[in-house]
Amino acid sequence: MTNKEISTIFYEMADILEIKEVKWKPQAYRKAARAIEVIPENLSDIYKKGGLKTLEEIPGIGEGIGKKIVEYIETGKIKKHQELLKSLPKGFQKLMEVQGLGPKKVKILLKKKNIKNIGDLEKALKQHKLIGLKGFAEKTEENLEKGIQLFKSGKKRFDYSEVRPIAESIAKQLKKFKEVRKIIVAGSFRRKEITVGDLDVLMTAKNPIKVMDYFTKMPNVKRVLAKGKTRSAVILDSNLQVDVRVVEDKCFGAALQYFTGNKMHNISLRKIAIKKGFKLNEYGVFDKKTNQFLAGKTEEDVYNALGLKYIPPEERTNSGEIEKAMKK
DNA sequence: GCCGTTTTCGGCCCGACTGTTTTCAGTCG
Repeated sequence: MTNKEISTIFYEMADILEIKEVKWKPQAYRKAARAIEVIPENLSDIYKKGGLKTLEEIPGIGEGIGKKIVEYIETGKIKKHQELLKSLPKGFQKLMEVQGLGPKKVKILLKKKNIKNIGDLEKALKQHKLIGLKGFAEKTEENLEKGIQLFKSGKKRFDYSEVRPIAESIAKQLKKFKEVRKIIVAGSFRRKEITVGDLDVLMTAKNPIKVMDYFTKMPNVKRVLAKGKTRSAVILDSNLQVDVRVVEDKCFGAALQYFTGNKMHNISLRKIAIKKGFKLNEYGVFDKKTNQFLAGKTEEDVYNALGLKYIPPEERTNSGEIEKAMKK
């Protein structure tokens, strides 16, 4: 029994619940799944040592999910999970993994066109059967076709050692462009995770629009997913996704903090900010009432404004580092 | 379903981009 098995089940349950438009539970299951993923200890060992109560000490795991973990440890399955799986056609929630499809669109596909899996979707796309559905037009068709291709080529995570040369080469290419001032690759790469899902590149630049033009036209770009004034995303020939953001100098620290994550770490920080009467986003720490800018130029500024010591990127996983950084 | 140094009820992070629509819902990170 591995933690990975259980987190996969909870992710799956979250997807199905989302399609069923159940409120809040999807977030809860996802939060639990993410928490389980980053725990180094095996859940069944934790359970054997301390029982259900110890499982419930893990942030994001309460009575309901705790009991389901116990059920899996003892029986090898979770009844609620199997019920949810049965309530939808087999392979249906896989559709959510196609880029551009979320719970709403996937539901429309099933209801209006009886599309139950990726194969059905491919067929319908070839025959242009989706045009006319609410939210589906020509461009959507095009994007879904690309999304399926991408899905088939396998959206795997890359080993850190594998992406490192790619990340360095991208940073080098962008640095050569004179508009770019500061550049750093954030995300799971900066946290030096064992595997990296995509690259988050953060920059400050004189003319963001020009930088976006330059970035989306780099020679190893296979596909442009999005291109805006401050954010863009592409897929490289290697199938690695790269997101870039351009921010102002005074926000660089806040943005760097925000895009270095991880997600749970950031949510915890934002909650601390709220408690102090602040608001934290990628642009800085602000006074909630007056909206006055309080910090954001450097990461140290951001952590200090929240009453925390600086936390190195590798430790930002929401596994006790925040408590440790709280100043007495 | 989880959680609490204002809460055991009633909130639940937040902003950018796209495509479709005629002002916004859905998706993503």
